[in-house]
Amino acid sequence: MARKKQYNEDDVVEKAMNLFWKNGYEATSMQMLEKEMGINKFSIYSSFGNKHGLFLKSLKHYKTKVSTTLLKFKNGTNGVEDIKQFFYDTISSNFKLGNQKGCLVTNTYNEFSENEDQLIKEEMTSFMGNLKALIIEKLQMDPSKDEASIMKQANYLLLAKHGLAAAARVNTTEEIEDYIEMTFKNL
Amino acid sequence: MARKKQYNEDDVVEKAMNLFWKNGYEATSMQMLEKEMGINKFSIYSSFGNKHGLFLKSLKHYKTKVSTTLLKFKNGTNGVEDIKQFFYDTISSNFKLGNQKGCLVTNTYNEFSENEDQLIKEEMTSFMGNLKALIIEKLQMDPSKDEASIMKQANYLLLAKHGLAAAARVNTTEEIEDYIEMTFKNL
DNA sequence: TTTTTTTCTAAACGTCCGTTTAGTTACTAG
DNA sequence: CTAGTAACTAAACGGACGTTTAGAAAAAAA
Repeated sequence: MARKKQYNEDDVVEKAMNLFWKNGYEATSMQMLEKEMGINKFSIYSSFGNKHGLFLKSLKHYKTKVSTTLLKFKNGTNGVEDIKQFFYDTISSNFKLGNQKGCLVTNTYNEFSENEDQLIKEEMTSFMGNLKALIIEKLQMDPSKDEASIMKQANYLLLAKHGLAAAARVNTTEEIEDYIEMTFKNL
Repeated sequence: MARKKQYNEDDVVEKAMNLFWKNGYEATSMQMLEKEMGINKFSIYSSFGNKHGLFLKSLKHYKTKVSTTLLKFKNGTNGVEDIKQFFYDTISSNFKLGNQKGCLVTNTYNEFSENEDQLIKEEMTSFMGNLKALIIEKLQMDPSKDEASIMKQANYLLLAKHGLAAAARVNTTEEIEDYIEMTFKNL
């Protein structure tokens, strides 16, 4: 054997994720990543292959990062109330990190929706799909809702996440709360 | 005098706008613009200064492009119903052009929200500001609404436009209609 | 201590970006 | 018809991008 790595891969992915999260994929350069991650380009390439691979890892890391919030959501038994709480939790975890930057997956979705990158799209689509499934599950807890209106409401809530991501980037906490309350008023 | 321009500036701005609209600012290169606009780089630079200037012109051109829809909205006398109709009109004008790409200003807003470009931000902010003013005006037509709830609803609707822009990019016409109906269900 | 193996540093790679420039073409005015 | 001027073409610019490579440093095994 020989020399050991002087960095932990999870640690540097976390830092890369934060940079991607703040600036998006294209606007984040290898030079910026080098500085933020505290390691050399060579190390980045030997660990993650290329910039694309690093971004994919960052997206996956984001998923584990929000898995706590997602698990709490999944285990909820209060139907619509759980979805609303999930919206609040999403925002609060955003703000805890000190930066206003919305949901990384939603942001990525916006940046890559006209792009043809299949790996990234799969990653986003699966995330959004899981979220939609959970939302539907919670909506179904209300026996007064029929299947057709559940689908409409799930679609509505999934798109409402885009408004939430935009709000997280520029609006005040109070405005964001108002937005969430308004969104769930109709359900 | 000497040779005349072989192109009309408004015509080529229209083409540039469509490309920016489809791909966003950064993902649209001068090479792509050259091809799409059908004129040489030199001509682009002599007419618009630089890429940034061309984008600014494209944004302004977009405003005049949607001015008909905006004027109809402005002249409406049916309150909330006018706002809803404006959402429908926005979508239908998007689809008329054959491409699903949402609202250019909203897309630009997403792309530049972490950016520090003042000219672009002014252009977007004024557009959004005008829109918010119009929304408030329509909401105030309903005498049963108090000022506090009007502000909340205006905020909600402005953010709902982000969901609409996202929907326009990937959802079906039916899903978009469902989203609009859900959004206006209790206003 | 010496050898081996891997990580690290730093410089260079080719490519594409937005932008500029030199030289040609074509139209207008006299 | 000619001279002058503006619009055109195409090639090149410097710089930044993502990526690769050659060589130095360092840690484990002998």
